[in-house]
Amino acid sequence: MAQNWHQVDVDRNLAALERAAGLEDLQAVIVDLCEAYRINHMVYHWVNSQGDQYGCGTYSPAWVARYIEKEYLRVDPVILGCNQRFHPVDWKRLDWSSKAARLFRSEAIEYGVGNQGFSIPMRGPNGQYALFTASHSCSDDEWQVFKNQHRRPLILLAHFFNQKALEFEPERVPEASRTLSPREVDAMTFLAMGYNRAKAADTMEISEHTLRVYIESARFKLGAVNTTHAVARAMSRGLIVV
Amino acid sequence: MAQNWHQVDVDRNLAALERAAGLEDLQAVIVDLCEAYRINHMVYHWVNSQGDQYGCGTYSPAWVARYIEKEYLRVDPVILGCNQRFHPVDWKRLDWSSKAARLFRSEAIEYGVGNQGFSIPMRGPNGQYALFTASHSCSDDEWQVFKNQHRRPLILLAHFFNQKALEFEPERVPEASRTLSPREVDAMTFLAMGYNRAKAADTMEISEHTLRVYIESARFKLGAVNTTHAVARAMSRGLIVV
DNA sequence: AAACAACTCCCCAGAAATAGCGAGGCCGCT
DNA sequence: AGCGGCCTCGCTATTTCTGGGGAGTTGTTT
Repeated sequence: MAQNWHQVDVDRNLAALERAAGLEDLQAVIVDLCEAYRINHMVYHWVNSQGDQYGCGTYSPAWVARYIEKEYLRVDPVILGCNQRFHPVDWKRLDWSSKAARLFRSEAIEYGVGNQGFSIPMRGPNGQYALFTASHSCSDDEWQVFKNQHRRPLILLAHFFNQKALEFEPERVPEASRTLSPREVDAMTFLAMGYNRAKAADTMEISEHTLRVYIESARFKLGAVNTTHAVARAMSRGLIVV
Repeated sequence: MAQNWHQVDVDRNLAALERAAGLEDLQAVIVDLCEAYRINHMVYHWVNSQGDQYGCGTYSPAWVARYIEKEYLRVDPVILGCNQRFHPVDWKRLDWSSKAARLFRSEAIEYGVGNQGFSIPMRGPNGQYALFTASHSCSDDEWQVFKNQHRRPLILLAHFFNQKALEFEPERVPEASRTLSPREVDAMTFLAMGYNRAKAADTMEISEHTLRVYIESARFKLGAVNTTHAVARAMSRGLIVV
């Protein structure tokens, strides 16, 4: 069977990660981690649905630039595959059947990305989505041993990388808003579920007029200009669970 | 300082968890975990976007029944607080200021829930959301020691519980609606920002008629009955970020 | 006791969203 | 070369929502 991989002091890595105070620190940590784990690449990659992305890692700047320029975000089977999964995934198990995907892969390898890869999706509030990836060039057997040995600490690393990334995001400051009253919460919830006012009022066993008062007052408290806006704000502030 | 908590064989727990083949196994694992960690309660709690919920854990059936019957999902500060967070959270740091929340808390304690708690939010594809919680009755100092000692393995446990739950209940994950097209994402985003159709169309530099087509097609893809519903679903599935 | 927040009900006119029909051009994939 | 997805534009009628008013009860907090 294949080699045994280097033993890694997981606690030390995690402690360094938790001390990090900015993206540069994360970059330093990730370089250290690569050396500690004796693999070619590690990458933390934040993706949002608007197509913005950033992160840190050891891929060559040329590859990163090309990835962004070519909008490989929309092609990369790692991104697309992890989008519908929770569990970490080996690159081999993704769907490489399309022509675009195979082209992407061979190009990635040209730019120094490993032939093996293991990616862990992480998701935060409001649809935040990020990947933590370990990549290396080696045989399938060797890679299998690596995964077995390090899968769990890698999950923890992914978790803490994402935690740090969220901390560093300025716009994620929890904006304090007056809490909604219970009936207002109900009203927002039913509207978010697609009920129209008649049905929501019926469900809440109040008149539609009364319901409107709740919607209006919730809208006012949330600083929203219309019902849809109010529901969106209530959701993104975590005031309702839908 | 407080006692030192029992040493736990993390790898053995995780291995048992990974062998689990059904919800009953998860229940058995969680009972074992409680004993191993010497705490009163552990709970895995899946919260569905429709307000359905299920899970496993050691809370008394009476409390679980009451929780569901009273729809405490919409009151529970743990659920609401974790909704906006990524990192694990101590119950003390949540918002207990509302009257409903304080009532909920005292009732929970009556039903045997611990005065201390530590909850780890987990998120899967399409807005799946679950909590893994450890709860105990003890002093703040003791709980602090427990958290410091076991935080990381608890995160791993949360991860694997959620992984298993997703394996067992694939039909509960909201179906992967075909992803919205870029223009549909734009439309949903502007509506979530409170723009009316005229302003959204203006911002997107298209006619209002065209905008309506996007709204309609997004609504169809999302299985939503109206615009507000569509925006809410797009948000809870992480298709738009506002 | 007074103030305040929450809950309930009511009217009306104008603005906005929805449901139902169209149309054509562009692009990528098979 | 055809299929499907996406982007763009149009019409009409009906339903629903919004933004102004107002008023009374309960309960908690100061």
